[in-house]
Amino acid sequence: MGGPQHIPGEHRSAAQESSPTAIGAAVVLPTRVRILDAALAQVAQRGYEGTSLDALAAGLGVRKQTILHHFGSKEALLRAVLARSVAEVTEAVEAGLDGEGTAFDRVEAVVRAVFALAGRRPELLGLTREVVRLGGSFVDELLGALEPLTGRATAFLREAVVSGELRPHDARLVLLSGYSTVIGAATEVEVLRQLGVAASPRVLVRRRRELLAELGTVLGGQQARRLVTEASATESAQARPRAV
Amino acid sequence: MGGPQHIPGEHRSAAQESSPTAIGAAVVLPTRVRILDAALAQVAQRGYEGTSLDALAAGLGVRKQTILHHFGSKEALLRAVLARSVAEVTEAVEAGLDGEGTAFDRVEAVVRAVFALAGRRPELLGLTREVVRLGGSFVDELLGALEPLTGRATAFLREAVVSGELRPHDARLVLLSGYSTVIGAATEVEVLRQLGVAASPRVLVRRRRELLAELGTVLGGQQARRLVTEASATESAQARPRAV
DNA sequence: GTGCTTGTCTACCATTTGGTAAGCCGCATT
DNA sequence: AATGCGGCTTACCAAATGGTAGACAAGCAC
Repeated sequence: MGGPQHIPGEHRSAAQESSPTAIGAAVVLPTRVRILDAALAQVAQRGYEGTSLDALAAGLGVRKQTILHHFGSKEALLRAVLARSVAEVTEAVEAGLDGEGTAFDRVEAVVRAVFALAGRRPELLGLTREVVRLGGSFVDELLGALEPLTGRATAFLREAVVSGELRPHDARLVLLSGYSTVIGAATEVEVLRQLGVAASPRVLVRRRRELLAELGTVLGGQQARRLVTEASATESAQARPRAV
Repeated sequence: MGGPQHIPGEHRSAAQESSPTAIGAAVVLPTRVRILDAALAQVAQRGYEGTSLDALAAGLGVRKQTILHHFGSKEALLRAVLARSVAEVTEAVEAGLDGEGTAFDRVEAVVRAVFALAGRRPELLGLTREVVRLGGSFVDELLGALEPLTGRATAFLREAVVSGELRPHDARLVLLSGYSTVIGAATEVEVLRQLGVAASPRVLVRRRRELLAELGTVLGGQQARRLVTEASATESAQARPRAV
């Protein structure tokens, strides 16, 4: 959209000026990271095909070739974004798995961590949705990158079943159920936003409660089930008065 | 990808041959309808930007300009697809609303109709998701086209509340909750398919049951609540043995 | 200094995209 | 037979897209 006129020599000035990142003193993110951030946001919101390298570059106050220099190709850029995002999710989930308490406490911690992440960084959900839609090797890559995490999670669940802390179950379906609940909640929030209804956290809280209840009935041992029942009873006593 | 060589005179032959629709005797859908079908499928699966008119036309054994002849522009094509899809959904939902029985019976009939439609024509869900993602005037158009339906539904709910058949509630949130559940279930099915797990109807059934249970607690009068409780008790007695 | 690496730039390019203009063909109506 | 017309076509086009090639500047090692 800018100008085809090229003034050789103004390399710095205009480019730097248009990127509001370089204010203050400390926070001057390297270009590479800024590209990843912008690409994540754009792909999550406008889709892969809907994201052009030119537009991306323009938004960053940089030329398209800078992006290609760092990542080689558009597809490679998406894969890099994906890898970084998976790392972020992994970190959040592992923090939950490493926690204290009963097995179900840790399941709950993971759920809470994931929902918190979803609320904090909705782009990650948009990216996931887009990757699933794109299908093909992207999904393979996503699953592959996620494997350490899913592996650890299923191992954790298996051990908890062996030790009698959790009921027998199909770990794969449990993970999938959690995933789809989160995605569903994110969709709901997005739709609400499109409709102008800004309120978002309440929806997430409700869906999280539902998921925990479901996990409670599927996984719960005695103490876990008791906890869930209590929580839902308390919440319903507080929140029911205002319908839905 | 074909050939820039243009043999004037072979209008029919090659074109007709590549479209497998014109077999038998009866089912020769008009081009306009075939375009709408193909566009719906493509947009739902590949997204709006990911769907090119050339590719669409090639898949139909037709030239791109035929599409533009019928619909004027790519955007207009999407709007036409949207309008037709909304009509389809409207038909299904109204059949439920027109049914017999208590208010909650009809709510349940609508839910079943929508889930049945979602299972039968998943493209409609993909289209919805895509339209929401595109945002802007498309969402307005969607809501506008859907308005008669939502209007009728909210009126129905309001009357049922007045007559004491249903509990007071926020109709908008109820509709939205149903929508997001359906979309979530569809996402789940899509992911399962990507993972190679073909089984789909069970997931839909489970989500439908959950939604009905939720609606039961939010909307249910006495008899409605009793019905839901019975159903869930029966289902859990039957289906619980196999976990999740 | 020279040379190498890294980051960014300008300048092109081939292809694809949505869209316009204008024509052909068959068919029904007059 | 002439006419109009809806459906579909060929022939282009301007813009945008992802990508290549090559240059220039800054920093660092020697």
